[in-house]
Amino acid sequence: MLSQGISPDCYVLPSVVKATAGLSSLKTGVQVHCLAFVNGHHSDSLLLSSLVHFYLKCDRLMEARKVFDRIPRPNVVACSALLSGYARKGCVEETKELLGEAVEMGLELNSVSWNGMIAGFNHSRHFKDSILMFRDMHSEGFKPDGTSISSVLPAVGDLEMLPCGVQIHGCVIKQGLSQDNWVVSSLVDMYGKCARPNEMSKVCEELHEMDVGACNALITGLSRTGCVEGALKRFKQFKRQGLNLNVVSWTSMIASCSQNGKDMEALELFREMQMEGLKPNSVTIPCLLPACGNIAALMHGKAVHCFSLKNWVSNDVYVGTALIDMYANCGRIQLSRRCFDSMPRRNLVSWNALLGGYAMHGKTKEALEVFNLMQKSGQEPDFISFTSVLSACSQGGLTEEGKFYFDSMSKDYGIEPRLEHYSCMVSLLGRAGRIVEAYTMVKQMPMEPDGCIWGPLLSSCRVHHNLAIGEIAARKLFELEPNNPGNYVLLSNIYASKSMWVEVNSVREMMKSKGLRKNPGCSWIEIKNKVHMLLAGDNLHPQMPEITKKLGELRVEMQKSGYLPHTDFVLQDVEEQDKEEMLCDHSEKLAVALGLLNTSRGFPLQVIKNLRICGDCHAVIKFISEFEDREIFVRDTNRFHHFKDGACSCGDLW
DNA sequence: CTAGGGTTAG
Repeated sequence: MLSQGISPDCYVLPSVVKATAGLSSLKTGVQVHCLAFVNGHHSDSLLLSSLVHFYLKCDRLMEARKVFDRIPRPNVVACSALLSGYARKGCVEETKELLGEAVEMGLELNSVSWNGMIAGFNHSRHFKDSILMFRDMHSEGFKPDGTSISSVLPAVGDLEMLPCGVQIHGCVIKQGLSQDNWVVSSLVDMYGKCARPNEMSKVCEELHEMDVGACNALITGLSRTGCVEGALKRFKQFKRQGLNLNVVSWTSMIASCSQNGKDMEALELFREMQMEGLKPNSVTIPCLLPACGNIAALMHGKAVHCFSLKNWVSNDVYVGTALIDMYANCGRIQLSRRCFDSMPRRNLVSWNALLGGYAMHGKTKEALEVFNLMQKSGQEPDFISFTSVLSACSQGGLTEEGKFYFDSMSKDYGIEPRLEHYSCMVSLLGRAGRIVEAYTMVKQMPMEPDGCIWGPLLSSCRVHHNLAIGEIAARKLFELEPNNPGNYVLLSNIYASKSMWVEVNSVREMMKSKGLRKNPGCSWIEIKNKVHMLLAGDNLHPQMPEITKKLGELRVEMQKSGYLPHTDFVLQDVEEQDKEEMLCDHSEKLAVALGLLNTSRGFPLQVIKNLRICGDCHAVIKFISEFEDREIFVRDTNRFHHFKDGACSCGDLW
């Protein structure tokens, strides 16, 4: 149009401005603004109105206001846009002032104006103001419509606000909006956040025809209240009934599974959704990837990575971050790094994912390098970054450096230490054998220590055979988490290592009287795209005879080279010979043996375990890594062990 | 011929 020599008038310009707002391109919009100005359109209301909207879209509140003030006779539309803009930014005072000015100018506000402010305040997390606006709207004589309801409901996010939510539900019924799908979705979401599963179902049942949005909110709500089984049941039921489930439905269900320990189900759902002809998007991928990481399903994870490359979502910052996390959890920290380096954009979470990965792998030097690098790149660390830094120092035995970072955190960064930071410090001091110092720190903490403090203290007492402090820590843990069998096992391990069998027995009696049993050890290993689960003392796996035979052969080889079993990891007071046999059926050994049997020499294995790896298994796997020429990754609840050529990356300290 | 508001997945 311009190259034809036609100068744009005040009719076409608002459309052009709208297009630039859609692009969120500040530069282009400003050019159009200039163009309008030189063409003499200084004071056209509609044009200036569209510019107000444009500047708001680009997050330029001041400019938007300046343009608004040049409108000769501002109308409701422009004013409403500015009002919602102020609310979106959380400018409560400005919103109220402008509201006053609007009345002075004689502007008649309408529902759209109110709804914009209500939604805006929720956007800026000013939930109370959102609800106040909803009330004001009502007292100004406006009846809430469907938009008002779904705009205000996100303000009700917890039990404290539930009474407000119930009142709003009352409005819904009174205004006859019970069949409005958007309203119902928001209501279900609200009851889900307030942990009211019965109310969720009730609202859905009252719908004449179930809506996919309400279904999605229901699935998320059920999983949020810890009921994945229920969510899966409803999901299958809706699918059977022929409800048109969309990407959001499938993604919600996948997220719900991967967040609640149903990792295999999440992978299966991903496959199914594609068979149903639905295309996973850039949200589906980061919902699914944690499932791969949780069970160290590296092949599945790589397949998902390929999928994201093929479908052009791999540049998404959430996808990239989830990939970093997945590879780290699958034992491939170098691949995490490669993903990180190839990301076009990163945020705090991406940096923390890499930092946490290095910490979990005990790569202290790399973790500290990344910590420096992130700051050089202008990314401020947060409390999570410090948790990883301290944990890395603890894993690497950098006691003094750890103390330095701990002090620096509050002094130089203004981040007050939380429980998890103290927890790292207890591990840090404890592993250095400075048990008394660790205990002193616990006693001086400004907050009440919980299980994440006493637990590591007890563990280090177990490693360093400190009976006195171990007993104190154990007593606290028995109060705080009476049903956690691990604590009883640790204390009895300390007694057992000192041959105090009477005490060992009394701890075992305590466990028995509470009906507690030692948590069954459980390991997973992925072989040729199939994930195998092995339990301690497993008899179910079809290859069990071969596994036992393999382990027997290995034991003979080990004894030839002077290996002695670490029998103090066996709880029971039994004969030495039996103890050795008990060590032999630990699940991590079974998983490694299964891997050896089913893959060719030189192929790396990765195993994950639901408890901490035991000292004997650690020694055995070190031997295997050399004897069988295998790299073996074992992830336990605490960290990664990378076995290679007879040594472990943890340096035998964990 | 032109300008304004909402829910459900990370």
